[in-house]
Amino acid sequence: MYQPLLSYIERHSTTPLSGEDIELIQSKFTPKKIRKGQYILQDGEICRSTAFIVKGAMRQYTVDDKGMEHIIQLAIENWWADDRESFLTDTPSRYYIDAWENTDVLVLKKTDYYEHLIHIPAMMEMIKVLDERHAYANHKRLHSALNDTAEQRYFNLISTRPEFIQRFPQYLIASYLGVAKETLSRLRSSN
Amino acid sequence: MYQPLLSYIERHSTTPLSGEDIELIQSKFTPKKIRKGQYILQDGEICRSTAFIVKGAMRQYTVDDKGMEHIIQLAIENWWADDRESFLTDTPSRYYIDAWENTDVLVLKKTDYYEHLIHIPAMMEMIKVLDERHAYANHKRLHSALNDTAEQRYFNLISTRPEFIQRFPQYLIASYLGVAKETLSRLRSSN
DNA sequence: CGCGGGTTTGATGATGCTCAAGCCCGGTGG
DNA sequence: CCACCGGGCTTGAGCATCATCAAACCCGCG
Repeated sequence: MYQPLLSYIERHSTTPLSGEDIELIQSKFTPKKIRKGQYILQDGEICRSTAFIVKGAMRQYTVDDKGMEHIIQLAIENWWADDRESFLTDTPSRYYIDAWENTDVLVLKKTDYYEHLIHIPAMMEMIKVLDERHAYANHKRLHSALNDTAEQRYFNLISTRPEFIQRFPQYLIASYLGVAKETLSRLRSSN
Repeated sequence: MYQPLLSYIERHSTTPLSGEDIELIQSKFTPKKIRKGQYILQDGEICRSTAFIVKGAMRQYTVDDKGMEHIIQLAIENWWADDRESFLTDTPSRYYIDAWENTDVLVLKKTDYYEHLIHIPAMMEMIKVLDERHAYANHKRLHSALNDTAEQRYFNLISTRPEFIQRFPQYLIASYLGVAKETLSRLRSSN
């Protein structure tokens, strides 16, 4: 159960985990099963924990004033599910996060994070690396959203995240890309 | 000269700067004047330093295959100018960064950063806070780019970054928003 | 067999881009 | 002091892209 998380941490840091580190991690991350459709965060709530996905798939989205869902993020094995802004600033989230498949996660409460895990060097290093990557990955996605056509963005996604295409239905991919599902359908058939 | 930087650091961290910290910072950040139009980074170069803007305005952009410039970031006083991805990964940048006005910056070389400043707690804390903010600010901008109309994005910018509107000509703002300059012009006149 | 979620297809219209021309205004030189 | 120039902003017409609405289709499943 914990193996994916532990190796994930070590893969993203230079310092290895000590035996105590591992014990601490195992005591603070609690396993949880999320059934398909079940929420771990809803609009208006403050995000007080983060979840590492061991197996399964989740999605994060907003609902606009017209009741339309907009996918912000799709996440599968070895990803984190949370609303970073809400988590860090203790402000209510405007997002929903729910399970798209039955999902196994390891949940870490914010309080445990700050009181205990912050003392594990590999953990801190990993988080820093992730924040950095996250920042410039987003930057690229942003730049692509502003300047590329729907078609370019789709092919971009195919080459960078082929797993997503396998894993999620087309209309979620469309929403993730910010295009109408019909548009994505036409894109695909015309090429 | 150093005051804006020092108070910037303290504003973004909980630990104060010691006297030695301040001396170290002053010895590693070197002041530099950048004339309007002068580059601090060009496409193909590896970004080996970061610059804190004390006074002035800069812009970061790409040039696409058709020779069109796309503004990806505008920066004024109390901002950092660099290509984070290139800086962190030692890979060639695809961006240009140049001065839009005559600009005073404090330049920090990557090597100095890693060898010395990494030992200043307030500095590390500041960087972490910035990365976090940066990440979710980009996330918002991304979401807005995907789901909002050009008009909404423009009004968004007016309310979050009114300084930009004052400081940069309209056609740069348009590019930053990812719309044609004509479109932005029409938007403004129709409201 | 029929139902339902997901995808496709078609028609129509809005949004925003491109190209082209004109305008405004501050700066420069005659 | 005025004419001209140039950078930036505006205006217009036509067109491409993409959203929207509506209907049909596909296919696995009860």
